[in-house]
Amino acid sequence: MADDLFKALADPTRRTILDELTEQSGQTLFEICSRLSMKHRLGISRQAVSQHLAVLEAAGLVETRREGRCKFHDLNTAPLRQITERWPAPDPSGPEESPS
Amino acid sequence: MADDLFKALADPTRRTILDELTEQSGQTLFEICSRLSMKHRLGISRQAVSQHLAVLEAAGLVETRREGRCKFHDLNTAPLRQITERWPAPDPSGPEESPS
DNA sequence: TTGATAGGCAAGTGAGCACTTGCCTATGCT
DNA sequence: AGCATAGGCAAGTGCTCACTTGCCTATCAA
Repeated sequence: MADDLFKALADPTRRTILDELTEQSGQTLFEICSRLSMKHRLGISRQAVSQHLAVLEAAGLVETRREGRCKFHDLNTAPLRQITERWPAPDPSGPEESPS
Repeated sequence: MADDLFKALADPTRRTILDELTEQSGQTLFEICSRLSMKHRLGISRQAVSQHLAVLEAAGLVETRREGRCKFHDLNTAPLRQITERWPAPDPSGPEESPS
């Protein structure tokens, strides 16, 4: 469960894919492929990107919807909440900061 | 830089170490070792834990201070902020939800 | 000084993972 | 029907990484 999330984030290519989906959600596999090679100069095969997307989907970071022969990929940042919830920021009740 | 952070979080043992330091910060290597084996039933060597702590320190998630022959490990959750900042939650201005 | 405690360094091993290659299915156009 | 587009499945390969083993350094107590 949480394991899938952190394993998904562990790969730099997958993080770049998340960046691309942040910039524009709802892209197809081929759109993501061409963006990775054009913008990021990543020489990577279609299968590799497809496998990366599967990992991201297993982690819940990417959701997909099919329309005809196209499959659109949408970003879902909700699972990232677990991280800051699991290791919260320290309680700032000691050194008093003005809450502005 | 960010690579170190995500690689550090990728391992379940390291995440358990962060859990332990969340519960009680400032533990020594041997304290963490015994906690991992007692509470979490992890049969793991001292060296392994030491290497994990080095990875966590490289990621900035753990900070250390020496006193005599003891080395205390403190948790620092600040680097985790990068994650939710890099992929922020979607702007909820589109589908109007009643803010209750 | 001797011994015990707390930790570090370095080489070796095994498993997991990213990536490729090759082939297959399904949808849409003409 | 025939072809092109969009994507999936599966086996193989090479590299990274977690872990172990063995030995070494530094601090503290007797």
